[in-house]
Amino acid sequence: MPELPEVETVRRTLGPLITGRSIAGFVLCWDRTVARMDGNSFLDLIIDRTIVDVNRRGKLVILELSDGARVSVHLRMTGELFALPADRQRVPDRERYLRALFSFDDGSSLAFYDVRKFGRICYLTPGDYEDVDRALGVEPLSAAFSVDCLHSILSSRSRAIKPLLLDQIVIAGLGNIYVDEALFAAGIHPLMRAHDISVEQARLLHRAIVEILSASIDRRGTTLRDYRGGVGEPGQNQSHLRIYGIRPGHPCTSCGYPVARLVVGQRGTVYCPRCQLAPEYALSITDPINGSSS
DNA sequence: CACTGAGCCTGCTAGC
DNA sequence: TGCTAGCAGGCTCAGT
Repeated sequence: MPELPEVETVRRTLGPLITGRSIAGFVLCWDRTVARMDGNSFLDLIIDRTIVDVNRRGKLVILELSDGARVSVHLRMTGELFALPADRQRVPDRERYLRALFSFDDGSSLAFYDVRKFGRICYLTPGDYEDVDRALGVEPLSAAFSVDCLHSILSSRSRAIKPLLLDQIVIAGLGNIYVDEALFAAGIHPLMRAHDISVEQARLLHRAIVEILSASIDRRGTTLRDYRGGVGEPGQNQSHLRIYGIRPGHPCTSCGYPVARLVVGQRGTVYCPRCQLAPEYALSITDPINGSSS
């Protein structure tokens, strides 16, 4: 499922391919894919506008239009955005999942595929975008996301750490995979109360979040099943996951102890009962990139 | 504020 | 081998 590194990879891939293109057409294949309006109304608002930039906010891909409006695309679980050159108008094995298609003045196009139809495309006026931006928390790869910032977020809340990290209004862009990975790397139990996390643990967690997200972006994201990065190629981070995807009872990649599974905030959660115990028993952080202890 | 559960969806898979 | 029920999950909304 696309989280921050996957969406960032899509952004980086699409940017050079669609920036400067003028929108000449739009076809909506599944009505609910465009939020709040029908396909024709959406087309009227975007036709003849030029895409002047491709940005990201949390898990949203943001297409910046020449008139100051924006189009946001949320991939949710299975959404994919493919930039298609003029001579290649379809992705054959995905055609049945085509939900929307932007076509450009030079004959190229941008296809939105989505198996489960959870993904949403949204037209945003500048005022709408302010609302969207306000509903999203700090960007974890921005300068604003410091150890102090994270610690102050944690110290003021009593919720369990995992649902807190998944809450987009608190930190934008983390999803189930990277939260499990970051908590594992920091040696923090997913049910630990946020305000019980020490400054030192916050430091470990901060480092884990930043390094794990950055390393995954370097590998063009994690492809478990559906995700593809903007022109159809899979990511490479999946072989570097250290806890997510391990079956309960199978050995922890760090200590060999059988990993456990919980449901936290309605999401499957894998953790190591030995590495992610109470603070005084937690192992030191293992470097998520090099695998060496620090 | 925190939490729980339903609903949105379809492909995959475990179990029969 | 073939069928089916249940699972997977990001996000929103309603209710406690």
